[in-house]
Amino acid sequence: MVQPIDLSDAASGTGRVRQFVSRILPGCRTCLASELAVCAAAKAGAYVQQSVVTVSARRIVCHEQDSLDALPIICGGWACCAVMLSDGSRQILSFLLPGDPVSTSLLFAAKPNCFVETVTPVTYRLFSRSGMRERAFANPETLDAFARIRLEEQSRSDALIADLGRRKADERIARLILGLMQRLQQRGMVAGDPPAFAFPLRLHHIADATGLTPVHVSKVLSGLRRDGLIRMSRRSLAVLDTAGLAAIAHLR
Amino acid sequence: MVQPIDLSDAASGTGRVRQFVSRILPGCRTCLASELAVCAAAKAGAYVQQSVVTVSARRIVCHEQDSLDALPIICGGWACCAVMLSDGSRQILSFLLPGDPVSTSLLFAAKPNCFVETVTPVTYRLFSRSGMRERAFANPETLDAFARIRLEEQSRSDALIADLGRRKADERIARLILGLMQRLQQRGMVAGDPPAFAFPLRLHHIADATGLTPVHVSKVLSGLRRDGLIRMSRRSLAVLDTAGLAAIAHLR
DNA sequence: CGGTGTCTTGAATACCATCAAGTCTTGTGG
DNA sequence: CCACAAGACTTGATGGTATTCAAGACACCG
Repeated sequence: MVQPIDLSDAASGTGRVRQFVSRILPGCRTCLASELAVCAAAKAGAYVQQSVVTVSARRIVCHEQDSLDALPIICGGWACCAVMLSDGSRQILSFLLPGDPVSTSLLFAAKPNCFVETVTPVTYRLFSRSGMRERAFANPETLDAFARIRLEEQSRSDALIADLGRRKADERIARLILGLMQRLQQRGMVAGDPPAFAFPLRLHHIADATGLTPVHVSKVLSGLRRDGLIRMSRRSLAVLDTAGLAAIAHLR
Repeated sequence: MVQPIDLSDAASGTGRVRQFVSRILPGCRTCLASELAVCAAAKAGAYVQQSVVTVSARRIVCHEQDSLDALPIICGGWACCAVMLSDGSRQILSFLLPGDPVSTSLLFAAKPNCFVETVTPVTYRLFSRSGMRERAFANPETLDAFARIRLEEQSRSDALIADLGRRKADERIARLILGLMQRLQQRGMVAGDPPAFAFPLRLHHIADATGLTPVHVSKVLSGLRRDGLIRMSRRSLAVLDTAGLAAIAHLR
């Protein structure tokens, strides 16, 4: 496996920093910063944004034990949040799509408690935690928005626990695909009939997210293709039979 | 398996309700309500407490889709928070010990998002969510306490995801035992050398928490006993070799 | 003292990991 | 643009871990 390159050292400088990029992107639809009008890409607002950063694929954005006073929110590209085990194996806790905050822990604390690695090239904005915090006290709606984000995150964690504890490989993979498709649909990033979308995940990403090995993921995906449920080509995925995939995902 | 009895229907009335029980218990040591002085068991405070409830073992305290105005906090006894799958299998998300809030989701929202079932007879207190919420706005320290609880919960969820996704049966079980022992130690509920504590869990609880079957849990526990790492008798557990158990839990 | 629920143990089986070899894709430098 | 190398993917063979099934021992309770 390729070792990811660590960008979190201040000196590395391979992350390009640009100020005041302000195009509206698909991720803005579901973005907390957009909802709270604290982003420079939004029309108005007392910006608590600090900067915009772009990094390439397979780079580490932050470590578990880093101390950050800013909350990064993904504007474009895919990333993942993971923990490493002592034997070197990895468990992906969640995939981060455009509009997602990198670890909502960072709304309240300095430590992300997981490390974040890009899957594709990623652009993200940094928002000052103290600025966000002041807004939360000034405005109960902001605090409610934080609570909502927090509940969604917990809810996804709980679902993942149930998947890993009690479901078989094909169910886990079908649920992962459907979950990602749903989140991409909310962002308007799914098009066509049958629905298709960019799918940059490698087998090892799917494996580390579902608690399987890349080899076994390959076999399961081959089965789904053979049964005409999905089609994968050139880093994009089409769900040919949504109901069939949902049947594998849900029922037992 | 025994079907648990559902107490969440308002009419059932098998839960005994007593007002103003105010003895200091082991769970008070780590209890949020005690820290915030909102509990009648604490010396002073503007109580936001509503009532005290006692229920027997294997009873459902609340459902996933219940709408609750109050946050229950366990005063005595063990409970667990779980989700059910469509095939009837169950995944336990966490064990609740004295001092633990039943689903911290209820600090901000009305839905617990998991169902809560008692393991032993349990006494809990109900605290009004609106009262807690007012305190959080009045007092930044209260909000920080909420954030801390929330981070701990997320941290435990993440650890469980890593356990279920990437660890083997003996590791999961050793980690469960050590995790429970640590939490009980914080509450002063572990005594003796070698350390021993009340351990009311049945095999099916351990199985549903670790994503295994009761049969296999039995085999793993037999191994731990045979190797002199633990001793179990009459619903109590002694850890005879903490270092050895930690070695199984951590390393690979 | 049956009855129910719990625990233990063994045998057979299912699922997934590991290992290995080969093919395909992607990126890079000449 | 091509050649090469490294990474990614596929497929089959084999083995280990956990499940399922089953039978019997044990504890607890009315």
